[in-house]
Amino acid sequence: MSPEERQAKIEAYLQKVEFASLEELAHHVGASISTVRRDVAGLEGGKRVRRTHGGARSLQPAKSDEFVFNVRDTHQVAEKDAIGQACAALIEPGQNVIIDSGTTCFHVAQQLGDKVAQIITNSLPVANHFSGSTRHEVHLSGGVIYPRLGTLVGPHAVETFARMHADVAVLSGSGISTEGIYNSHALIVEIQRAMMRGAAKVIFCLDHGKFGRRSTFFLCDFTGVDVIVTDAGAPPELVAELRGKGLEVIVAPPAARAPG
Amino acid sequence: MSPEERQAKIEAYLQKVEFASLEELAHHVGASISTVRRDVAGLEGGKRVRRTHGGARSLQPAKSDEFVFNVRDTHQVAEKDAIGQACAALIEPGQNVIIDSGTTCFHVAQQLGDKVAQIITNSLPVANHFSGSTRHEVHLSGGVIYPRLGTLVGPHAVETFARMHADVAVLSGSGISTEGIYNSHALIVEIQRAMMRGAAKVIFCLDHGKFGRRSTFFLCDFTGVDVIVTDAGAPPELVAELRGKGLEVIVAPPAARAPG
DNA sequence: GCAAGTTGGATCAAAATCTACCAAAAGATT
DNA sequence: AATCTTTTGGTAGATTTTGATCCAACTTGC
Repeated sequence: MSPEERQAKIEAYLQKVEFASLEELAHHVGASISTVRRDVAGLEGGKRVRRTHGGARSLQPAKSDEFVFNVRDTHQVAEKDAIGQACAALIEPGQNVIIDSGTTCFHVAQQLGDKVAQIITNSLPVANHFSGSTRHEVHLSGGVIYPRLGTLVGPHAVETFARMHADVAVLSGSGISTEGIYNSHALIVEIQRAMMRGAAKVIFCLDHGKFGRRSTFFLCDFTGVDVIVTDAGAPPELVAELRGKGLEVIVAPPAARAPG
Repeated sequence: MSPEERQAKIEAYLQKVEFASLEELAHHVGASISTVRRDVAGLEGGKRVRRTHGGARSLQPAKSDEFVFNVRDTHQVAEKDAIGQACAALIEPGQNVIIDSGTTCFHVAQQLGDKVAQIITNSLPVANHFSGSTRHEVHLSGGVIYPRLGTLVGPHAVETFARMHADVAVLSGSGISTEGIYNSHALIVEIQRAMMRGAAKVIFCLDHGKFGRRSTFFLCDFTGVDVIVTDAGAPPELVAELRGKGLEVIVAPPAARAPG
């Protein structure tokens, strides 16, 4: 095995396990402690491996149990938190709530606190968020995990929502125009329609970036939609037009601190 | 274990339990009180851990998306990993697998790697473990989250397994005697029975601590059980007796290193 | 306020690890 | 084929880390 190959192997191994002793690494690559020590010393020049006493650690360990959207969901946190607060304010204590998957709805879930006791969702991140709490009853739909998004999809998921009812459904989408609301995943569209049918009140949370955009799949017109929550960046013309259609449109004020 | 690794472990542990005594930490990382004291003193320089009389506490409260069993699942890791490996070895590549909830089954899931492509489970931790992978199709049962365990229970969960079939089911329990296998949660028993009915081959993973113990609820006799996997600490008499009943009992050898 | 028990800090010997060096082995070059 | 360079595995001394112990400070119960 060439030194380069060995070092690559060490680096890959470290990414998996985060920490490893020199002995462990030596055994793993089939070389002596001395050689591995030298390798690790060389690897330390880069920014991915650091030496420690007795071994080495990876500086960028593979987080397998975090969802992608939690990672990339960083640039519009303020807007989404504002939407989350505004939407949570619409929900009466004690109601049971259907929560859609997607980043915006996750922010709503974070703002709900102990207000609601019963939550129905197909979002793994939402489920995880409440899973430690004994004060919430979380009903997770069945289904197949949509890779790297943590959304449950498929016939089981649709069926779950077809059979359950809630006071409120909080949904999101990837686009909204004067004609209706759009989403980019066919599988999710079907689930969302079931969610809407199963809820007495339907709230859509859409940040301003979604306004005026049409995405691949048409989800619904505004017949079954009660409220739309967005942030202050939404284009006023479109907001006005939606209100003209009889919709309640709530524009969340920016930059309010999260409650304690 | 390197100092850095140990400190990382302490910090992670503190984040989960919020507060821990030095003795508890020492036991957790397998070091002496003195060493842990030094570690905590060093960690205090950062902004995430503060020392207290007799222990330390985390300044960053627990992220609720970690499950309790990941916390207390630390003292028998070697045995459970051994069981996990031995059990994973029983599964043919390409089979679809039902995986039960519980710590032992979670270890099996960790050892499966890319061997299986289709996984059916009612365990949120297992689902999370595979959720980032595009090489696995994970079917999560519906149901209500059992607080702080991350297990989906209730009629929806039972129904899911009643309607699905798999080549192998990997289950666990909280006790095993010559009469059969026991579990401590009535709701889970029902789901496990559905799992067993839906699988061509049934494997039970039970660490040695479960042997000779009877728990609250009787799950099943050995009629529908094909294999039992345990670790080297299991009492030989009981193992022999089970084998006498025609069961395949696999005793996982201790202390095998994690595969590459 | 006092005694008993616990905890924190400092110190020290033992163990483990690191650095530096050296000789052997492997590969490249002439 | 012979020689040179590079890499490898091992060894000795220096350094770091560890676990135990002692004593002061603190908490607790009376």
